[in-house]
Amino acid sequence: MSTQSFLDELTWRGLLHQTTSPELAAHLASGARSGYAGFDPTSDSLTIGNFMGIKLLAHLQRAGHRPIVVSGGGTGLIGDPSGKSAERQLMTRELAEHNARSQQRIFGRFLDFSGPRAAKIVNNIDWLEGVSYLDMLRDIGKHFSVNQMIARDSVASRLEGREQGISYTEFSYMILQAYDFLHLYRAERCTVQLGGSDQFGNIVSGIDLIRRLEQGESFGATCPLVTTSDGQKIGKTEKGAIWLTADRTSPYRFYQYWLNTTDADAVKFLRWFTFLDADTIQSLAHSLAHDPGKREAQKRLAAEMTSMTHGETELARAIATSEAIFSGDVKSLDAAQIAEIAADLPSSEVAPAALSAGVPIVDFITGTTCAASKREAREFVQNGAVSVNGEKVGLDFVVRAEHALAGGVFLVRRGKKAYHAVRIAG
RNA sequence: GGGCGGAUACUCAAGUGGUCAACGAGGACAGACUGUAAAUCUGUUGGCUUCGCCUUCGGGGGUUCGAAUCCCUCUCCGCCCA
Repeated sequence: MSTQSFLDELTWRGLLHQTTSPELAAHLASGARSGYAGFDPTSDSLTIGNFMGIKLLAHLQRAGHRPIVVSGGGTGLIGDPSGKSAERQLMTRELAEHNARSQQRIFGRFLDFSGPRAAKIVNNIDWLEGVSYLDMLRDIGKHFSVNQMIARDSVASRLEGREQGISYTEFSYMILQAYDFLHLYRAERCTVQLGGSDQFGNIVSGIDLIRRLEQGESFGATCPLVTTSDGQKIGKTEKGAIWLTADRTSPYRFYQYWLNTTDADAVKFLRWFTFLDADTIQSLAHSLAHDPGKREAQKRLAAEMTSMTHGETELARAIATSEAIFSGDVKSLDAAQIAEIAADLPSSEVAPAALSAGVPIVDFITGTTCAASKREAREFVQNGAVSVNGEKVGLDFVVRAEHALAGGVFLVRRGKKAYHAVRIAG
């Protein structure tokens, strides 16, 4: 059990935005509680944007409480209007179901599902689908004031613009989420809900409902919306979001993402995303300030995040690949090492026949992740941005079979960080 | 239903008959400098068989030697009147 309380922990990490009541601290200190956070099944995986919800639960568990993951298999069918500027496309039941189930595989890596504080996963479709419309209107709807509902930011913003109204369906979302809290309060003695700051309103609705129907006390805490130093959402890249599963984002790319954190964000990210203690982070901050070139903070951040998400083995591979590639000395690697590296990189194939005739460098890289078009390929080569197997190449370079590394692989690099593996087909 | 204004490349935004693949800004990408950082400077930013050619300026049609620019029409958006 942690020596530090849940709220203290969040506070020093900069992850506490607001709580619904000052009595939450006393509530948590007076016994083991259950708390939950919800996850929308908008996709079959989760991104590091969703990571904060998981982390809140993990901190709760480490502080001696029981975390409950709520898959929004039911609410996902309706769509949360919070933070959305336009009506959402409804998703099918099958998709919501599939996504919810697929997301659930992720939590095992971050939460402890054994012991007295074992985490639990539930899906709100299980209790929402059985509730009749009439019951919902009579028992739950009666406690909601439309006057208050339309004052809600998420709704008000949609009522202002004529172009982007809000359907009755999405308008009702907050009732369902409040009902979730009520259900969990009754079924699991769950008294705490966690979420992002945009969820504050929904959380308060649930608390009000529990007070009215159960005369019970419940609480909520939210974390701030975390952004990079230049105000960007974390985890968004040109190539898409950074996912928490290897099928969407390779451990190598995941590692690289964190390693490339700018100095200005490194310490902040360590506090926000890792579970490292204050002293450790302090010493990394010191290192960053006095010897930034060593990038200890970024390396530790990348290592912590990768091992937590993908495990030690994958972390070791990601580091090995990164070092092999960025040292530039790829020619000394053996076939097995190259094969491993190639597996971590975006790749394509080249026909042996074309190769024996010789492939001009421009054609060779066009269509790979290194160059979208010939024009671009030419430009990159002309700029001296392209290297094959660690050697810069010019426009007149022609790729032949004998240039291949052990195992029949070419490692193409564009600029500093874009790598692509080309395998000889067959 | 009536009147007016608008729709331009990733985004914002010029351009109102030829010199427009289309000013400018932002973003993005590359080079130099670095630490696989930031800032800065330089370059690129529709495609190609690249000193030339092809396809773009909401959709379609027309006028013209020639249109993003003029006309007709359709779609969508904003404002005003009913």
